[in-house]
Amino acid sequence: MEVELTTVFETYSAAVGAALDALEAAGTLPAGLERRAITLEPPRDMAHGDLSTNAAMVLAKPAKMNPRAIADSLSAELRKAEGVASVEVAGPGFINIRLDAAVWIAELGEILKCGDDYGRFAPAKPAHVNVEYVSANPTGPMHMGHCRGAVVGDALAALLEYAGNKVTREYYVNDAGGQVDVLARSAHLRYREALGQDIGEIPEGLYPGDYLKPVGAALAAEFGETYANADESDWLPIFRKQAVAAMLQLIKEDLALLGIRHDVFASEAEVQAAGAADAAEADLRAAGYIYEGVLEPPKGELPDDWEPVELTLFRSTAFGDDVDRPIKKSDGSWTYFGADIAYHRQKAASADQLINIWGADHAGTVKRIQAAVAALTDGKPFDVKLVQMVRLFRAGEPVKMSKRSGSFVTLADVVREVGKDVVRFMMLTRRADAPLDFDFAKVVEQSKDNPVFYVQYAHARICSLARRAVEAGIEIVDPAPGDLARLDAAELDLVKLAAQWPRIVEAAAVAHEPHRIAFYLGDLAAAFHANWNRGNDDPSKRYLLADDHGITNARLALARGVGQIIASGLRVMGVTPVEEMN
RNA sequence: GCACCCGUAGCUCAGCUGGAUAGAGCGCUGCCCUCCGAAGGCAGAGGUCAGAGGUUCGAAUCCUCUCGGGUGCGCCA
Repeated sequence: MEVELTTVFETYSAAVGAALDALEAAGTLPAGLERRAITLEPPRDMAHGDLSTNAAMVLAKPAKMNPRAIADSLSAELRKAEGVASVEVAGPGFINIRLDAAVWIAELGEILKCGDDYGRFAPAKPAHVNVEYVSANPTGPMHMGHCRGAVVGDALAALLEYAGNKVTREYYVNDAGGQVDVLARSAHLRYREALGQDIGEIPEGLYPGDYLKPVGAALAAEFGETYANADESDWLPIFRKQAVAAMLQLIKEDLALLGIRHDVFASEAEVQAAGAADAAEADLRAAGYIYEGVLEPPKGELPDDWEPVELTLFRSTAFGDDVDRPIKKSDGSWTYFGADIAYHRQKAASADQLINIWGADHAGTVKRIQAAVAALTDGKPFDVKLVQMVRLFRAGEPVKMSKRSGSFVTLADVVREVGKDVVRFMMLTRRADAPLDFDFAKVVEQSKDNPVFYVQYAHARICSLARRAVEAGIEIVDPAPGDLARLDAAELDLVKLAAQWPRIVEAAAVAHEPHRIAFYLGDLAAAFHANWNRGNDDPSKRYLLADDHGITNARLALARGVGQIIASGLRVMGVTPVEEMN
């Protein structure tokens, strides 16, 4: 795991292990018991103590012993460990450990010493994770439908990096299908318009948006009248390429507004041109997963143009899919799925782990791609995270959107209105697979029920402490040990919560759930605010005490520790920690 | 018809991959404050974790079924 940092949790996990070793050596416990299920966690209820282990209950059955008996001998052993203040057995066999205040004070020192690295994992051999996200079709600017996946993917990438992985941020450009031909035709129309032709209404089925006008103008400037009345086959490939490039540029600019930059833009067309799909098919065929066959008609509403045809099929049912899926169309060209298999095969070749962030509307295709990756990579870790819709509101009223008229809410509009940080934070305030409401009025509200504000405010408040200490003539220095020892129980509770940061990072990274960072920061901010508010009723609890520089510096150190972790968390989320509110 | 996601307080949602008496915000009730340490504070009420079985020391969490809501289904992308 980490190279240098050892957290309280790791120290005492090791202590539990050592205690078990001692019991084994003494013959109290049978040797060689499976210990993997043993955990050491902060109990949900802090009143139970600082740490809690389930070891006695987990070991009771294999050891054929009463859990209370194991707990009693184990707690006797644990009492000997350094820094342990008390050990109690509770409930069915929980062992609750309370640590000396000195342990938590030392942990605060560790937090401050490590800075932004407190919580960062730096394994000797990082795993290489490829995160593919956004991958919006290059046919127009980004709208709010793309926003959440973009933020979740980007935050997950940052989280995985922070958790000690090497991450590639990848965007799959769907530049090979029919929709980019539509784009090319739409661009051709704008091209004729730019040449002065009357194009009238944009026909049904073409992209109506104004964003194609500059593309048309650029094409007109480059090619003049050359393709004005030419056959489509003459200009389509050229216009497609140029229009896609222009749209990708638009998308990159939109992503930049959110602070997102991908490492790799993988082109579907290039993947196909390189013969990757043939190679993937050959692999699958060799493994016996490809056959020629006729599919059953689709269930539910039958398309009127449906007819049975023999196709090249992938046996995804061997991996739990409902039906086998075609990888080639009847004209011999690749289906989207066929091309996607090749793309995933390519990604898998250079990464230890694949993660895709997809819109929930693609849920139906998850099984087949997982089947294909399983067949091609022999079970390489591959997670598809589905991201649910964002519903837009303005002061409680739903924002209406019409795709047909092209009047969808663009990402750029939203970022311009409320700012990058608010958008990013809000997108992470729900689990990805739960729908999310985004209210333009509420997200900029300065109140406790706005999580963005609440967390930023905590950070700003902490930053302002340093400024105001100077104004008050207090010299900020590293607190003396004797002053740190004066921190009271409530203040140490804050240290305990802050000390959970590395655990939160690890759990969120393993689960691929960046929203956990947002919730943790909300908790930490709330705890800090509550601590701060004690100063209202009891001035001696205030952080800045002009007549007691000793405790002031101890409390400032505590505040710095909390502020630093909030800042680390916000940075993982891609949100800039603010130093003052305005 | 089938698949996937979801169902937790009046509302919106967390719940640390199986732990103890299930949490937060809003709303509600009651006190406190009107202090730039501002953009409120404290406390309280409020739950059959949709339902029924199963797995085990232990289930909101895992498995099965039922009910309810959402999304999707193609040689499209």
